[in-house]
Amino acid sequence: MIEKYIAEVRAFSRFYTVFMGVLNKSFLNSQYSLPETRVLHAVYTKPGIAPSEIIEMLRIDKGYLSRMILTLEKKKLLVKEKSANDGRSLHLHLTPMGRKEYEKLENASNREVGKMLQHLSESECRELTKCMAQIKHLLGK
Amino acid sequence: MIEKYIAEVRAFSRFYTVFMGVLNKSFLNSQYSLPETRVLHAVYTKPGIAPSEIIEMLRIDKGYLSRMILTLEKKKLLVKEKSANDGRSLHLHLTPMGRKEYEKLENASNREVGKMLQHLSESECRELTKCMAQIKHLLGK
DNA sequence: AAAAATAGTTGATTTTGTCAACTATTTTCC
DNA sequence: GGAAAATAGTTGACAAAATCAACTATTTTT
Repeated sequence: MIEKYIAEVRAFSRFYTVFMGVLNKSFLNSQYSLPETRVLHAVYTKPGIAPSEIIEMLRIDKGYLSRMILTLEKKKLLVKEKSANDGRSLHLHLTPMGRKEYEKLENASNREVGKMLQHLSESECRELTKCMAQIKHLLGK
Repeated sequence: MIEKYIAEVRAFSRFYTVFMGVLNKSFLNSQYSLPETRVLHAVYTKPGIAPSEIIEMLRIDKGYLSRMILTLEKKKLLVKEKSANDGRSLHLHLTPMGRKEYEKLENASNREVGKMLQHLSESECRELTKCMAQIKHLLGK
């Protein structure tokens, strides 16, 4: 009876695709692309991260990432630093301005999510996030 | 304390973005684009659907959709039919071939999801899909 | 020390998506 | 009934996003 579960997972994925499309509007209003904000998030939460790690985390093409890093660099949001132990690899850091910009994006996105949660009671919010944590846990295996 | 919930929703969205990226690889191996398959799904599940409904459901640009419909038509997967009650509007239908093609895509995607569920026990699957249904219910308001 | 693997860059190209102007209907409302 | 506004879909021009393969520079393997 695994078919039933599969169908439900796929239905959920379709649903959440639309939901995220709505959420991401706030990012789209900004001057950064969605993938760029994902990169910013990665570097923000893990300063010194290497492009190769981001590739694996976000499952994006390395050439594509390389160019995104370049544009973020040009915008003075991040800096590259050559790794001491491995000359092939880089360490990425946000500049103070980069951190500030990322935090602005975060705030916009938080407000957007907040709007959607407004329709829910406190206990519904708790229920919602409990489900999300559970899904992450189960699928993260 | 709504901040905590917001943060969790956003973390989940990031997580699920990656998860779907992986899932969607199976679609990408096909000769159809992701948005095209979403359109196919819409017409498959609701024969006679109007483009305007799809626009609302999937939140995509109408010009973009118009062109996708055109390419799907050229591929003999769907047909347009002028609405009898409203001359501005169309009814979309999959051709027999379109249905067959969509089912092939579905099968591929089902297998992909099935692979991910293999790591889970029956009761974990039940738990997972219960959470998904709950999220859909809560966010669908 | 040669061969294979890994990290990142670059050029060429395709795919995807957006925007605004347009035609053809239908609805609104005086 | 008829002008004005709204809605459905199309089209052209364009911009952004993503892919692919070839390439350089290191590091690891054997």
